Formats: sequence, C-alpha cells, structure tokens
Amino acid sequence: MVPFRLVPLSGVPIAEQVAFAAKKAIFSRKLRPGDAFPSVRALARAMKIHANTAQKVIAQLAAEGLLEVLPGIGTVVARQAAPRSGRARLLAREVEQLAVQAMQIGASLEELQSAINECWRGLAGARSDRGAV
Amino acid sequence: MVPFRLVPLSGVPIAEQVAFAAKKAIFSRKLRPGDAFPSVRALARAMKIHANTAQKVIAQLAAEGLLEVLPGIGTVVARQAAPRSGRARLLAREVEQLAVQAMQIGASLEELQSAINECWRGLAGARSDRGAV
DNA sequence: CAGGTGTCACATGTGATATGGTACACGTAT
DNA sequence: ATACGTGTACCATATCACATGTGACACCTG
Repeated sequence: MVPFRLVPLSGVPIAEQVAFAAKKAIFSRKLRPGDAFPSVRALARAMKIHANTAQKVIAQLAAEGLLEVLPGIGTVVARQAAPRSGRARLLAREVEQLAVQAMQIGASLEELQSAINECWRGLAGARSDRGAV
Repeated sequence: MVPFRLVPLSGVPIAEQVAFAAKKAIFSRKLRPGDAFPSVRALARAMKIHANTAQKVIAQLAAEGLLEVLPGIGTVVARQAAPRSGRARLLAREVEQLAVQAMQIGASLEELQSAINECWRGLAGARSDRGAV
C-alpha cells in the first residue's frame, strides 16, 4: 500500500500534490532509502489518477534525486545527495511568501517560528516508527 | 510611482504576482494606511498589464481587507483588521511546504529559522524609511 | 517467451489566465 | 451641467497548463 493519501485540493495540480505527499513520506522516513517506490501503474491505480500523471510524478522526483530509477526493474528511494552550497538562497521565495501571509493574518514572528518548529518536529520526529499515523 | 516592480516569473499568474508585491509594499509600510493605491488603469499602465487584470488584483486585495474602496473616488490602503482567532491553523499548508523544501535542500531547522528571521526583519524593519530601496 | 518496469509520443478535452473591448454608476472638479 | 476619473461588470477571444486517453518502445526478470 502507498504510504500517503491524496485529498483533491483546488488550484494545485494533482501531480504536484502527489509528489509533495511522496516527499513528506520520504523525509519522515515512512519510505526509507532502498525501499521500493510504487510503480507508475500501481501508483496510478492507488491514487486514482492517470498513468501518465503518475509517470510525471516519478520523473520529477527522480529528477530531484529523491528516487533512483532502475531501468526495467522499478524505482527505489534514493539516499539523499550531499546538499549543495548556498542553499538558503533557494528558500527565499517560499520564506518571503510565508512571512507575508503570516503578517496578513496577524501572526507574530514567535508564532511563526513556533509553527515551523512544530511542523519540523512532526516530520522529523516520525523517524523509526513505521506504522504510526 | 508604484512602490513595487514585477519580474515575469513563469508558472505564477500575473495577478497573483502583482497582488503579492502589493502586499509586501503594504506590510513593509512602503504603503501606509490611508495612502492612495494606484487606480485600476494607472496600475495597469505601470505594470504593463491589462486593466482587467489590474482590476482583479485590486478586487482581491479589497476582498482580503487590505484595501478600502471608496466608490467613485479611488482605493486607499486600509488599516489592518483585527486578526481572527485560530490563525496558526491557516499557515499549516505553507509551513509544511516550506519545511519539506528546506529538508530537501539539506537545510537544518536552525538555518530555516534564521532565514525566516532575516526575511521578517527585512520586511518589518523598513518601517518608517520611505525612500529606501 | 510472457509479464513487469520506466519512458516517450501523440491526441483530446477542460479549466484557468490574460488580453481586448465596451458599458455603466458613482464622485469630483470645472 | 459637463467632463473626467474612479471601480465594476459584462462579453469575446486566444493561449497555456493540466489531466486524461491511447498506443508504442526498450529494458529486465521469471
């Protein structure tokens, strides 16, 4: 069974949602390096999406280095590549967007920091307990 | 002159980009409550976009309570409404997205916090120096 | 060989988006 | 009253991203 579900959210492409869910599963270690990733057609069936869309998801994750494709065999979760330098720069857009939105709803910097903390712990904290919800 | 520029970014709707730029200008106090906001046609001319698109921007910002429409007169920057309760919940999606992306590029929680801090200061820090770049 | 895997190439329909144009109700200034 | 600027509302059109649908190919394993 695939370790993530999908709620039809408006505005966000299905492929993006699935890819994001897969990322969460990987970073929270519900999927460990070396684990087999659902095949294109299996993923399509499980997520109720088209095989072509599922293929796009896998292709994107593979391009980002999160999955390793074994031609003719399947796809497995890759070990994380060494992070490149100047990585803080890549977050600028997202950080700015989050900051502005936080300001708009009247949140304080402390509240935002706390929300980040909580979320981070929620992801990184589910390390070796595989069956946990 | 409008206090924000626009760089044609792929994938993101123009109206969204303009609205976001306007939000930044408002929250960083480059536009203060009571200040006149560019008119639909002026904004369209300045941003090199269609009047219809500019109107969509203003309508969205007004719907979010950031602008106050004076019928027949124009649009001014509104005083921020009292923040509603349970506001941390509204950030969950964005926070989660940012956290996952930070993990992907190998950033630590501390680095992420620091990036947030810096960005927040950059926005809230430009309070009363109007002419600054 | 058959069956599974990832990959690619079309075509099709749908929805969002941006543009272009026109019109209206409102308020201000002349 | 007139002219002008304001936000707002339609309609039409073109474009693009997206998901779907279908088919085909190269690869590996049994």
